[in-house]
Amino acid sequence: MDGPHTDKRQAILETALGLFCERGFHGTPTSMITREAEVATGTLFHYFSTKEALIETIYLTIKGEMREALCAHIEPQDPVGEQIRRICANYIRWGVENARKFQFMEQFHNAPQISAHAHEEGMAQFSFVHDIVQRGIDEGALKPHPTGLQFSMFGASTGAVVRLILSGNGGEGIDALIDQAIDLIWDGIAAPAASPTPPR
Amino acid sequence: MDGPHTDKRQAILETALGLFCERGFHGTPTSMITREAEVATGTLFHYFSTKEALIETIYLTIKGEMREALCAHIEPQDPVGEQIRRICANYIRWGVENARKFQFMEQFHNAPQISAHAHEEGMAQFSFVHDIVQRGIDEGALKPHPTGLQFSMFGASTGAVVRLILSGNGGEGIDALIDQAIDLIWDGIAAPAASPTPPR
DNA sequence: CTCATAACAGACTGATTAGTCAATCTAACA
DNA sequence: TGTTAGATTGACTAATCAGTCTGTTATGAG
Repeated sequence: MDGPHTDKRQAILETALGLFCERGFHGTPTSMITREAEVATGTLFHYFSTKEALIETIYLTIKGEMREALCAHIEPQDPVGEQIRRICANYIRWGVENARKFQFMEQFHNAPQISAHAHEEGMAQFSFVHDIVQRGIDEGALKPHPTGLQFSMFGASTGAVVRLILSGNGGEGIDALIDQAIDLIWDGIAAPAASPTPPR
Repeated sequence: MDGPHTDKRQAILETALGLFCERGFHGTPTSMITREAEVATGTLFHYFSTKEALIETIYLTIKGEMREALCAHIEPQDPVGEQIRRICANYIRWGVENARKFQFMEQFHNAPQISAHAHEEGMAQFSFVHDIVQRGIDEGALKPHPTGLQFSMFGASTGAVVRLILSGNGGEGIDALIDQAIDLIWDGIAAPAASPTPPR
């Protein structure tokens, strides 16, 4: 899989990711990417037909990695509550440990031109979370509010925690903060009957 | 307050807001703004020294309007829970009724170049919400988690609801959805002792 | 070694950009 | 009426951009 060329291609991808995060898509000319990656202009366009194709490649790669990270230690037979709490923790940890990639995704989501087709696709990728939330509602573990609402708030809250930690305003204990955040999110969506903070 | 020139200036501001939402900051050349607003190139730069100054003006204006909307019907002597629930409702309604302005703000937040100084300033503007949350924690109405965490999640969840409604995936009853969303948010941050959904 | 194919280079181009500037218009006031 | 200050104009510019083109090097098969 590692062809002889891969290092230049990889250098472009990684340099671009960094610059996009620092300066935004449009604030980063291709010339800047090639200069920093120490490759020629032509090399970039040899691997990626357009600048947009480069952005999309980065997006798809990260999306895959993210999905992978989210699924870690999730067993279908586990109770819904545990699965959701684990997905939540996985996402926060991934975001904190992959700050640049997290920021790239945030930027991508809010880019008006791009988001149209990609937003749909991105949502579809994470439909398994949607399904788990749905199951939680069916089983009575979650409040009987619309799935879409719960899913949205779950995602937004989790992202907010990552941003808080990355901005450095989260105090010292990151692990403790993550636990507290999961409790807040869980108490919001969990059915009152269920224990507010079930045993881990 | 309405000088003789105000209409051209206003036309630029409004046209720019629309285009920025549809196409992004960098996807919108100043030439496009002036063409659509039916003013000359020079006129734009007569009122706004740079494109960035134009963006910043729009940002500051919207931020003020938003703050105004958030404060509606808030009385300092009301219990914290009611204040928070009301701010929440105010924000969601403002976002839904001012979709373009809401989208502009979202875009602004995620723009790497700009956000640096403005993000700080924006946060400071909404410190009164921060204070209410702090008071809620002190009075025992909210969970004793860090103020920053609760504030962040409060804001993120609220934004998520607006996005959900604007995307049209929220089902039919917007008012019902808002009420449900407020319950979810409140149950997340409220202290378990307090009634999960206090009387309105 | 020969040849083909893909990797790589970087000067170059046409289009586009933010921003300038000298000229003209408008309105208020003396 | 003449003067002045601000509003308005749009052709213009210098810089910059994504992407091209022509050529050179590396690799690997026969």
